[in-house]
Amino acid sequence: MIHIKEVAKQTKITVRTLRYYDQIGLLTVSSKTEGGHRLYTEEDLKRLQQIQFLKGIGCSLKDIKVMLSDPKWNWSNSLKSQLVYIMEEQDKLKGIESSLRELINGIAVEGGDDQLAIQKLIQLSTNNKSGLLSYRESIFNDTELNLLTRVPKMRGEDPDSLEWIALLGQIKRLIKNDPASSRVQSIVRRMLEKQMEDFNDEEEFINKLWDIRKSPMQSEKLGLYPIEQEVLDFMERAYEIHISSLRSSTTQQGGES
Amino acid sequence: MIHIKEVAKQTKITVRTLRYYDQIGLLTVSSKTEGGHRLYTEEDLKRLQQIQFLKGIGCSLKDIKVMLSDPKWNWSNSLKSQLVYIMEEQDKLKGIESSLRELINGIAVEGGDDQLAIQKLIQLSTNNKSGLLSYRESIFNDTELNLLTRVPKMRGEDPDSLEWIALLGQIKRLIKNDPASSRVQSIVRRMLEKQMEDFNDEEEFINKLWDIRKSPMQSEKLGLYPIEQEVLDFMERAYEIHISSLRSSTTQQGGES
DNA sequence: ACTTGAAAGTGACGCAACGTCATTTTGTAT
DNA sequence: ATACAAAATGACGTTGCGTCACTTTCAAGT
Repeated sequence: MIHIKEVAKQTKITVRTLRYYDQIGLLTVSSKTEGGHRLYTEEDLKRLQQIQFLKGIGCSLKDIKVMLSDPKWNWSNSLKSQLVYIMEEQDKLKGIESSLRELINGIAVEGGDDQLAIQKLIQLSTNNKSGLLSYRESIFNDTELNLLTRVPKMRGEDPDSLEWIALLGQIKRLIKNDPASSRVQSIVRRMLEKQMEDFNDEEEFINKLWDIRKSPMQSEKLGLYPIEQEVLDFMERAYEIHISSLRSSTTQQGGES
Repeated sequence: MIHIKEVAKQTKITVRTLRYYDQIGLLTVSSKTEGGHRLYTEEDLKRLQQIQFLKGIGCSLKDIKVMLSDPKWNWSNSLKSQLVYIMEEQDKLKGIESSLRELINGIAVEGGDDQLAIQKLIQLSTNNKSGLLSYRESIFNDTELNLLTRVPKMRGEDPDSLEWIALLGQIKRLIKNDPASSRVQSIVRRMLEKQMEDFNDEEEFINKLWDIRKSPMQSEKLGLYPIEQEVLDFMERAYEIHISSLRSSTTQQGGES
């Protein structure tokens, strides 16, 4: 049970803000003195921390209120859309930044004739506007469509998708190396392991998918994350090396794992 | 001399906004009909374009008013300070972005237990503000501090961090299984492989880090993502099983990788 | 018990840049 | 002259508080 000023001191939130949160029902203070002075409990402080955190990642007070009041809130989704929003804002700012640099440089180039530089830039920016189009189609049977849902997605949040993305990222970084190197080979092995875990005996489907992958155009139509031809070729070479090394060790020892 | 609706059509500025600009004196319309309807000239349209452009690079209407009213305005200086402001905004957004990624990845690792992930992150972020750096420096020497930057981060978006997150998430999902099972063991092996790749021969550092990890309190002080004792114990058991199986196969064949 | 000064309370206005009614006038075609 | 579109004006809502202005309550000293 602490007074509002203490809370303000501890949380670095102003008294006005605390009263405002109370007013809009974001943090309804749990008890008051008979005179009406607000008294905050430890619970209230925890909620305040959550509010501060969520505000810090750019959530509006209204959203925070909804989030905290619903115990079954889908955090993952809202955080992702929040991330998308933040990324868009960054893109906007990047655009503004380049406009500004252009303008500043322009003024320098024009030797101080600010008006001229500005006129030029305004002309440029007003002409720049043009549009983009997109479209797609699909071709698969029902069984395969079902299997397709288990294919890792670039937008996935599950550990499996994440690991695929991570492995792919590493492959791309190692593309200048020898596909037979131990680092590359260990990644390929891990990929095959995961493939076995996720798709077990669906070899036919796997092969079909790989064929599609190898055609960038088809991959794009299917909404698969585009992988450069170079990377695909590299992966296939590494894969073949892995297979042949497996075969040679198998013929020598007849082992299995 | 065109009517307000025509102007709105041509400039894509709403009628309301045009009237508002007139009201605040940003664009005082040059002539009106006797009935009071606004009539815009070519001059007015040019000024409108300038206003739109300056608004586009993030200037406030108040600032624009000042800029356009002063024919000797120092554009270069104000644009530079505007650029500084824009860069600061971008930094803010980058900070928010990494917090969001941390939270999203955290939720993925916790396997959907949103509350737990959020609690952990809030704890981290509120503790972070204090003497994190000094604590780090008190524990590690310069070489180790350098190595520390290569430790995967929960907020990372690089493939390495993502794979660690993915592996950790999988471990958590498999915690009810036998630590000797092939799925668990293959993850442990992959973790060790990555450890070798990222830290090569820094065994001492690795051991030090693992000791810290095993102490939740120390981990928290260092800003490491909190992992439950249960999970840590499970990983250690799996790790020991892996080591002993390695030893037994080594003594039989005398191999190395 | 009484006084007093600090702290807490409750409105209410202001900010930026308009959107969105609601109501009244003006312009123009028939 | 009438009707209807378009324009004008006014006022409130939005976000997250800061900043008065004025009143009431708390806790301590006498």
